[in-house]
Amino acid sequence: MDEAARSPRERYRAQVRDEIKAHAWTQVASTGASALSLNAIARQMGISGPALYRYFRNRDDLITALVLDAYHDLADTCRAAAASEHTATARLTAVAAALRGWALAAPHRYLLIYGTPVPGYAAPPEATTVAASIMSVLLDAFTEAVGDDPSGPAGEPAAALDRHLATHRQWADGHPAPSAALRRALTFWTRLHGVVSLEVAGHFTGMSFDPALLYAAEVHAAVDTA
Amino acid sequence: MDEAARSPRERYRAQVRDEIKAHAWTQVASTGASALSLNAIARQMGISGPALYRYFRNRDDLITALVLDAYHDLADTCRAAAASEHTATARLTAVAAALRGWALAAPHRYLLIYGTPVPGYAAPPEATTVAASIMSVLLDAFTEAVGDDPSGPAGEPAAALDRHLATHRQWADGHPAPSAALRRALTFWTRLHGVVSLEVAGHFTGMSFDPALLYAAEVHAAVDTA
DNA sequence: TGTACATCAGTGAACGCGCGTTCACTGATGTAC
DNA sequence: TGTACATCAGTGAACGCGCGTTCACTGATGTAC
Repeated sequence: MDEAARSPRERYRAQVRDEIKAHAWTQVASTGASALSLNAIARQMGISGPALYRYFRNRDDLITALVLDAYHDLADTCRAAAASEHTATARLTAVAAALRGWALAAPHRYLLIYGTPVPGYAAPPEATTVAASIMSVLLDAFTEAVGDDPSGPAGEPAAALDRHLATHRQWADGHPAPSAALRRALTFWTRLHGVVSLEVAGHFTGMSFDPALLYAAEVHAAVDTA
Repeated sequence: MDEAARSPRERYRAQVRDEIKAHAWTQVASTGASALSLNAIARQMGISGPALYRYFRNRDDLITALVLDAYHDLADTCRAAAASEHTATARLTAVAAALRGWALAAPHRYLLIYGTPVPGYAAPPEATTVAASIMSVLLDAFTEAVGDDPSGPAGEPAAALDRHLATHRQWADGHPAPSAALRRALTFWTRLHGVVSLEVAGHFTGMSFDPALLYAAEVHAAVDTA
């Protein structure tokens, strides 16, 4: 999947690893990550349980692989969406659409990384790194958008947040975004997550309205104003 | 807890039920709702496992009790917050503060009702009813707020959402709110949830900024404008 | 007030089940000369 | 090209564990006369 010339054994290993992960995902989708069972995966694959230990050190290791795959896939998706447009606002709209599409395509995958934490499982540091790289896509776009827009933050609470973020920006990982861009990127993220997470967790079902329209309105509001 | 004159046996039953639920909550907090174990609860209480079946028909029944308690408690909290203020905007700000306080006081409790669904568990219809009653607190306030504010929705996507909600308002359960109020109540909810759910799930930890300031800015923006 | 009876909380044994993980092994695949 | 050896994927038995739920029971608590 990543290296070019590999021995047949290495190829085979990678292939089986992928197959295990694929079965793991369907299990996460149906029973949740906290009930992920190595034995059940082995059964589905027609091999014995202990055989899985050739490919993953233990259960947590497998979950980690799923989490990192999800983060990387989302980061790629967001980067590609941003690269497909040429103005800051168009990029943000594209990223927002890509995020919702990605979440709806595999709700459990979105929830695995942004939902209720899996009890007893701690994500590896690399997850945080990739999450930050997703944020940097938003920071790029908002830095550009804020440059075009000289109007300050709307309201005192927003101004207070700007002042706070000016000195609490470690999470931006050295990105030179002005504080207004930090604020708007954070806000953008939490607003999109607000709609997407409720939709994906099924909390809109039975409410009889179209979440796509709510999402569109939120995206428009967040792209255009503070 | 609810009825006045009760036999000693009824009192005792209610007391033990509450004790079981209390232990269940601490277990939900540490291992997640999907790993809730009746036997573990019994062990903690110093009784045998089968004894619990005198108080709850089965595991799902216990989870249902927790879910309903959470919904009712949140609804009470929101209603009380709204009742404590006399203008629409002050009421909304108070409800927002109450919501975050309630969530932070018991993160797992918030996540049980608004987070990733418990696999294999379906909430009872009553849960939907109570959730709707929480929404009606917001609808009351926004109906009043929108009445004061003749400006229409900002932007075409918001206008489109208004038109859609005018004919898709079953979830408002007969509330006479104008569509702009429906839209703003929905938006209010998703924005608060966006910040609160990420905070409560721990996705801000390590990001080194104060979620309270982000929340305050979002609440202010959502109370003041569309 | 005292006795006979009904109610019901809680027990311990048992059911069948699945889990993660280890271990010593077999047999096929790849490597070196 | 053929043989000897090393690697390593996968097996089956075993470990100790915990789960939800049922069942027939005992013994205490409450009720009716």
